[in-house]
Amino acid sequence: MIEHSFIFLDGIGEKTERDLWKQGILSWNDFLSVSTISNFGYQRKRIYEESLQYFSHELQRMNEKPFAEFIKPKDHWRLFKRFRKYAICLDIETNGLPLDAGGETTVVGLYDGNNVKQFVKGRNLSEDALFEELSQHKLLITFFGSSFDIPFLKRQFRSLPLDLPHFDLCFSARRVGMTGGLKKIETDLGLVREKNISGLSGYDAVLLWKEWCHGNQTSLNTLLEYNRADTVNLMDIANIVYEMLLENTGFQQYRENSLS
DNA sequence: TAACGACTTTAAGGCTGAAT
DNA sequence: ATTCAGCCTTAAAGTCGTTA
Repeated sequence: MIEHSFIFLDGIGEKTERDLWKQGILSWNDFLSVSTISNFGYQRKRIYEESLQYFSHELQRMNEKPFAEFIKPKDHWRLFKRFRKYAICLDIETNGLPLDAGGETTVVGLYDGNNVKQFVKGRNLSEDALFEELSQHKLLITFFGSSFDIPFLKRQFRSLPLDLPHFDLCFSARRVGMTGGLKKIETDLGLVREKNISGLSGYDAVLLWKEWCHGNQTSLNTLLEYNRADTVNLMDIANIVYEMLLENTGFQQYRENSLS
């Protein structure tokens, strides 16, 4: 979808983008190959052309940085399809305390669409290990991560490359009419959890960690299973929410018109 | 070049979910 | 029940292009 988007250009909002599609200008290439566009002056079109050439070049290189910098967070979902190969679902568990009161990350779960990797405090969780994993990816997928997971990790591990484009499913889902927390949305979408972890919440994750610290071996296993389910389900939800957001733009109906 | 209309941008306030 | 950050909504202000 990103190469069909104009909404990140200064002075172009939802209406104007839709208007471009309506005129048959469905992609950056279309924009660059016509000489004039109604309602756009010469100067204005030239400025946009320069911008689109730049983004087009960076997209070919799969450089995610300019997109993270110049596209508003609420539009980052448009990068999902192009960057899916490099996407990483992330979910953390903590000991429940605020950072400045001794709060710490206990588990970090990462899922790239094929494999889950989990990092556990006191075992394999370290800034270096996270850095190594994150630096291989170009799009973050979280649920409410922009308010919780990402700021938390950033403050605890200063060097992590977390300034990636970020598809936050909490706000995206809300925009397509799905409200509530992750567990509620999973249920609404018919995604089912294993019996032993169904009904667990983020607070339970805190308690499980405490139990493990006091010597209960199975608590850690349960916590890891819980974290795994949270992390993996993000990808399913991302796929569904992406399609719904795409539908909402109206883009597809203009594409169909131009084909027929 | 002044006024108008359509749209975008900005700023403030409200809302939500995740955490204790 | 309370706290927090960030997104969304709303309304006001600003911009661009058109028209006379």
